[in-house]
Amino acid sequence: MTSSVRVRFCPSPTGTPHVGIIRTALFNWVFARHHGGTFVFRIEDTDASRDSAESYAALLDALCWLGLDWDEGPEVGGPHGPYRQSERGPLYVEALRTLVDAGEAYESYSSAEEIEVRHRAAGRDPKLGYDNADRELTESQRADYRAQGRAPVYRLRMPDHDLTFTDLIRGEVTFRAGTVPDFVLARGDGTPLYPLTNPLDDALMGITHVLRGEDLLSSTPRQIALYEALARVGIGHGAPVYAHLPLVTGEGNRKLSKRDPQSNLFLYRDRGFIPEGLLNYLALLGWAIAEDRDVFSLAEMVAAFDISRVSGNAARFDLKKAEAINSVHLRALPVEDFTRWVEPYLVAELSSPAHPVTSGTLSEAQRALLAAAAPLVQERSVVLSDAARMLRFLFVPEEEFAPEHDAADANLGPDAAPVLDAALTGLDAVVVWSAPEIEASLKASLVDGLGLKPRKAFAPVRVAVSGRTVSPPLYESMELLGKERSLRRLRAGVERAGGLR
RNA sequence: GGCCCCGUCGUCUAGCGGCCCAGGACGCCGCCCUCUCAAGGCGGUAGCGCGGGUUCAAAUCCCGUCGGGGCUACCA
Repeated sequence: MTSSVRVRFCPSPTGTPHVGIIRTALFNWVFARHHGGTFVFRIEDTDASRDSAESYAALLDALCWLGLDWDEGPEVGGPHGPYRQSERGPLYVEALRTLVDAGEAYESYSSAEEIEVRHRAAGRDPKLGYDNADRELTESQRADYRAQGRAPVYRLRMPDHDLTFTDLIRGEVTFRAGTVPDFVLARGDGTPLYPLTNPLDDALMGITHVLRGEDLLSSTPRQIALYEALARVGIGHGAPVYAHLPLVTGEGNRKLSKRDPQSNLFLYRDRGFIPEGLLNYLALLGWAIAEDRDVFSLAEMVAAFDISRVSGNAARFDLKKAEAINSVHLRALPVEDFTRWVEPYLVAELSSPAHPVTSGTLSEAQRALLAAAAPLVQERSVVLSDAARMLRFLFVPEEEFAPEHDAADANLGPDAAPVLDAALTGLDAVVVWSAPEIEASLKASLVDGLGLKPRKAFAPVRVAVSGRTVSPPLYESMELLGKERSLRRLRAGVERAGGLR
């Protein structure tokens, strides 16, 4: 069943997708899905100097990766297209013409300097903004300006009454008459600006609810005035319902900006967050599913979402908590899914140093090994790159294998030589190379034989075999590595430790 | 400066007049488990900015104050 709810996500394609803007996309998408409405995706690329094709592609990539599918928009089309503002120019020109003809908008010739001078002369705060001085310019005055070679801008005539709206999150908000000056809709050459195109497209596209960041709260009275003016000239039906989402902040409680490295969405994908994990965390920035619960699926969020229960408080992006939420989702994955998610990270892990992996995929044998090893690292991973790092020793070509420096320095010193040697002797005799047999052998030779504490006994073996102090369980790791490679690495460890004989 | 929003543990939040000497989660600190790391179990740490009201009763309502934030372009 489809409701009349229509929401939109309308980023401008500048820079890299940002977690704050993605949180906004998520809430719009969830709101639409919860109400059986329509999620419209629109690209606001009216600033040719800042917009880029790469950024546009990144936006599509981001939404696809996250699974936030859109019902109307670029690539999929829809009845209100085109969905890129750069292709909607004629619509803006026509609407502007209509507004001017109706007296809703007017030509303004005042420069910023002239406005400031007038404020000072009148003893007013010079930072007050435009003073609406050109509202009643006569035709001859306008002709004079043009004769001087000056180009006007087009401003909307703001109403002289208070502007009040009921925000779904913040309740009633009122901006007093006279506090919002007439604003610029378009340049003199007709170039439409955001203050015109955004509300106009919302009106044209039948948007019913605008869910956006709190940073846009103060532009709401201007937009409501424009909606009303548009409705008077026969475009749309007035203002939509608004909900201003709390800002996502970073260190110092400042709005997270695109310049902020931790705001980059792809940083989280690269580290190995999975969509449901990241989305779950992003949802927590302002919304709670229940009093004592903060892990949930997207489907559960869709079912439970209630915009009126979103908090108005700015929310700090906390990487630690984001990772914690992601790790729960990672562990909850069916192991086959986990395996599929890890593969590209493993490929990247293997190709990073000297030898790039040309194929970009694993061989069938490697896939089988990964399937066997994945369960060992699934619950040990916070992000997928953790898993890849732990798995590396199983896949790296033998001639490239080398223990990590710090791990080797700390665990493969002279003290380790007798331990590794004893392990080697015992393991060499193991016939059935399985985890239980390996365990029995190691315990017999190191714990019983050398009288070492397990914790101390296995450390050098672990580093020699896996190359790291942190690894999947030792016995299982060695079983998967195989007897030959395990023994070979242990021998290399003995040498590194200074040899015995 | 002006306009507007916000104010519960370090962080994200639950709380929408009595169920709260405030609950959950992350973090942090102990202990248990343990071949490392995780996971898991148990326990602990820490908060209603302040001042007035209203009320039998306020974290919850009102006012003020202080504090934080956003906006204030011919960018979006």
